[in-house]
Amino acid sequence: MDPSIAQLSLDHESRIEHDDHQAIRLWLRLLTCTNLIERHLRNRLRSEFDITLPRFDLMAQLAREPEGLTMGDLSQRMMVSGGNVSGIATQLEKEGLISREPVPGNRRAFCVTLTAAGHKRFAEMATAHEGWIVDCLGELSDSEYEHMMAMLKDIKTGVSAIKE
Amino acid sequence: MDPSIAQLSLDHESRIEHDDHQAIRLWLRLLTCTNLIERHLRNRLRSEFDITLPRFDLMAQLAREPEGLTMGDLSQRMMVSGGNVSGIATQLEKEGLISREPVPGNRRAFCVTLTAAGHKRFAEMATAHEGWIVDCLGELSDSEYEHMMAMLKDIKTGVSAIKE
DNA sequence: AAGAAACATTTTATGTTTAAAATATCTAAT
DNA sequence: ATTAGATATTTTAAACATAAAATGTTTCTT
Repeated sequence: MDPSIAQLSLDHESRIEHDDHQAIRLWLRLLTCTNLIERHLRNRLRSEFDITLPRFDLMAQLAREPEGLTMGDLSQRMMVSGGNVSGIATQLEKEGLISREPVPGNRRAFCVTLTAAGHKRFAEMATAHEGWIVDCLGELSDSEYEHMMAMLKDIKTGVSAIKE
Repeated sequence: MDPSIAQLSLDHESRIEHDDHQAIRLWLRLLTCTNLIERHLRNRLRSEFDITLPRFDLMAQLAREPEGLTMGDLSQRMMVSGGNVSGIATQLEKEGLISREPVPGNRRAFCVTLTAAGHKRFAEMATAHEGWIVDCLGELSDSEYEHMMAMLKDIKTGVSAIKE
């Protein structure tokens, strides 16, 4: 409203008040950082390869499993719902980047694999993708990297324990 | 596919291969942690207060601005598109938690404020919300907290600089 | 005063995401 | 053999998210 209340940092951290708990500040900064990087990757995937992040993520899971994965496997590994995977896979199949074939012994399941075109396409994207991440995070020293990995691991196991 | 390939950690980090760059590992762990916490908060807001995270975020922005904010202000502070804010505000208005009133001197803008019901409701939610975050991140020591904040700040400014 | 440009918001089209219902298949116990 | 229950996937409905077009308002330039 009042233009004199100019904010230097207009993001989630603008939610912070003076007396907020340490943990809140850390959470909002963590969220801001992750969102910034995720948005950056999303934009570059879109502008340079005309693909969305969820589609790239699905292909990344398949790229390391030449045998293929079922829809359920993909759902677990991507940590998203089955219905979600279903929609994303439909798109990728339409574009000829993945194929869904019935599993011989189990007519409920599908085996999802990258097509030849999918492998080729993913290889190009993965190289660029890795570069973008190094651009974002490569400035940290080895010791900072180790420390950060350790703290995040603790947080990860802690939070997983909460979620009963 | 092969059930003998049991994964202990089925999440974004399952994408990691042996020779991946440090930065990729850090990014995937950062993403996993943030997603875990965000999902936790989202679930609890849903189950205990029947509200979504975006709606809570919008109310949080208004809670600290008694004068109110315009739609554009909200869009900037929440770092989401204007069309998005428009939809969320419509829902909150329907529930009587916020009000959108014309600004006297400027017929283009709306001044969005929490209603009395909105203030009351938000106060209850904010207390619980803070507790959940402390549950997730409160285990870190003061020095770990400081270190993490400093590293994230560097990352944040670095990434912001990249985005042309 | 007229027209151009910038601004604030909403609408539209497309895509992601979840939970829950629906469909189909498989397994195991009776 | 039947049937109950578990499993794998898709469909549906509702919410969220973006970009781009549309609408209306304000401001600037001439």
